[in-house]
Amino acid sequence: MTELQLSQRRKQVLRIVIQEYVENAQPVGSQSIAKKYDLGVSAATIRNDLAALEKAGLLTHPHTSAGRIPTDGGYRYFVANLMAHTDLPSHERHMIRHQFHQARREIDQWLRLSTAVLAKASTGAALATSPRSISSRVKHLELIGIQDTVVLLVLVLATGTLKQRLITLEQPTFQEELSRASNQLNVEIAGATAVDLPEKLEGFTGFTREVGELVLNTLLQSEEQITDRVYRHGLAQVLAEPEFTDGPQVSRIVQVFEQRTLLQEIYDDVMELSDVQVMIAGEGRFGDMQDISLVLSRYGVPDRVSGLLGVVGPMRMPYGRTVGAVRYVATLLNELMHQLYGPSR
Amino acid sequence: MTELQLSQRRKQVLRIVIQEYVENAQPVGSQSIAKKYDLGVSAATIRNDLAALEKAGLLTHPHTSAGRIPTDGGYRYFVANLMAHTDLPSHERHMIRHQFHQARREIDQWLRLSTAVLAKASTGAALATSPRSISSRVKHLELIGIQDTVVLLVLVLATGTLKQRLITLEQPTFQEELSRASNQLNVEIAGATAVDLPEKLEGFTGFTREVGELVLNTLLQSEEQITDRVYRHGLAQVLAEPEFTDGPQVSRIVQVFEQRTLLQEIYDDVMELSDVQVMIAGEGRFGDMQDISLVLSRYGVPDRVSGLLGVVGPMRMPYGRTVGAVRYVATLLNELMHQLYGPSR
DNA sequence: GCTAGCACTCACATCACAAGAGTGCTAAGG
DNA sequence: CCTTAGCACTCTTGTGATGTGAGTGCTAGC
Repeated sequence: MTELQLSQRRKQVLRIVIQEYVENAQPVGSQSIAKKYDLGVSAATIRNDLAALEKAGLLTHPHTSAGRIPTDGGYRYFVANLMAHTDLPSHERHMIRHQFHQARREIDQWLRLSTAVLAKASTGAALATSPRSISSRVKHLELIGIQDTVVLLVLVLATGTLKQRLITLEQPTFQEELSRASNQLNVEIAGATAVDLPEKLEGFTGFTREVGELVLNTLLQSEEQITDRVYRHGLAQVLAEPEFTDGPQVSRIVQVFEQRTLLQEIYDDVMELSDVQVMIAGEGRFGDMQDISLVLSRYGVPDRVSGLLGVVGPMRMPYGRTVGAVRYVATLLNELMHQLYGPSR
Repeated sequence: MTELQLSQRRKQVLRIVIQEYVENAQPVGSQSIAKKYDLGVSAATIRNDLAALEKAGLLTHPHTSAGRIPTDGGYRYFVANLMAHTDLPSHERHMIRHQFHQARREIDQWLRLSTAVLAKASTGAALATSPRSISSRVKHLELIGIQDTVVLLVLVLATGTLKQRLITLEQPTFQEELSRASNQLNVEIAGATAVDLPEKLEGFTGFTREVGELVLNTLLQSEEQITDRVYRHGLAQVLAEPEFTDGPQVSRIVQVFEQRTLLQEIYDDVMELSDVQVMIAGEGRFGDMQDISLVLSRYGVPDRVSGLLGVVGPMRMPYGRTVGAVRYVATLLNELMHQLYGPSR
């Protein structure tokens, strides 16, 4: 990313073009800028500026006689250097906070609410992943007979997350036996992580051992993948935006919104940085994301649990507001989960 | 619904119009029918038949000089009287069955797979709800301290379903105390349903009582609502259909697909009948479902658990095939869940 | 009840034409 | 070197006229 030197006025012009275009979805021309904004110069001068900004790769025009629209590079420059970091207005913040405190105190509810709130506060579609535990500790396990040969393994992690697995047995087993096995295991493996566990399992054999292995397996898996859910909200809204009138565009954004794999790929990137991240048109690193932007943030409690939260929308997006909204909701979730899980170790 | 008397040939003509229109999404005219299908009569005769079918409300034409397209009534007549009940081809059935047996033996996986399979086998978008227990019996409960004043209530129902609730206490409580409370409750309320439970709770006071109430509350709620998840798959595919090129159409179908409330409303209808149900353009009873059809089925184990499964797509849909697919997947799920939960009581 | 013939109706594509917005360039002035 | 005014040029967009073709509805005859 080369450092671009732009005069104060040209920055201003770029800001105006983006602002107007985001608002009206129409190419913006030199005259309308000159008329609406008092920059102290004439339309001709602005025309020169526009030409310069185009040469710098920040703007284009769809055809010769149309106004300018921002390129992906233009948006990136804007987000990096020009964007006003607008927080959500305080009454909105209060309303959101209120909604969260009204919800049942459960992560599922919070995330559902988060996506609803984000979709409402932005022009995009919101999505969130259920949190992934980082080096999960086993808190408790329980074996419950469901049918003659079917047993449910319930695993409670230190974070309060539940994991369940079904086990099919060779032969019917009494609940007493199951309880005995789970008690044995509980004593031994409470507090264990995926690292400690293999060692602790060494004493066990037979069925008990098998269950232990399954626990290990489950732990490992819960650290590796976005195992659980992806919450989504507000697709209809984003599809109403004018850029999504033709077929290919629609299928692109629906795919970005629906596919888990993409989130899986992006996950690590977002986890690295603590602040909200803006990803414009895939940043050249991700698939076919022409004209689509993501505004994403990590949430959770450091070193314990973390998930992904954000908005997907058209490139023509009110970034200031959207970033503010994502940041606010993420902060709120952090707070709530902090209360639940306590401070990081 | 008045019983319509149609001559054999007119039924045939209606069938052809629907078949052709479903395939090509183009109005179909008398000549093309006469040329392509050998009905032993001329185009003029077919023209008369078309006019009669239109008078009967089964067909329309978009403008004077266009061919005919089916009305919602036409599709209904077709589905009720004319449709060939085509099962899925056997190699597809085998492939699907194979996929199910490869999946982990968990309801979550099954439903995810079901929607994927259905979306692939139909031209619509698939959706499924996680199963709802019918008069759930409590199998086991567990109280687990997460933080000083935060306790997780884990409730295992007889069907193997897990329910979780967070409880916030006034003051820190030791795990021993929690265990004592849960043991007491377990002895008393194991096997209870929402009906029995209030009576059994009478002996308890204080914290234990509170937990008991929460259990009751959770039970009731799990019987009333589609509490948990809605699985969805294949929206992109259905949006690629030619009827969804303009804005309002898109937002309609996306809303039908996304909104939980609609499923909630339809749920009871579908539960009543055991076979696959086809709902064309909302059947006049549901909201704004112009040009949208649903093909839905119940799945589960009678009297124990049941959920909803189906496809949402354009009215112009290959009903025979879609019904076959939904029926097959539902049957498969029934089988699997039967294995898991055993025969109905 | 079926068929042939024929006039009629629209949607749709094509073309021409005008209007308008916006640019790019040049030349002159601070 | 930056700014400005002027002007020709380009290209989209909208409108109206026109022709074509698919498909219908109707009538008369078999």
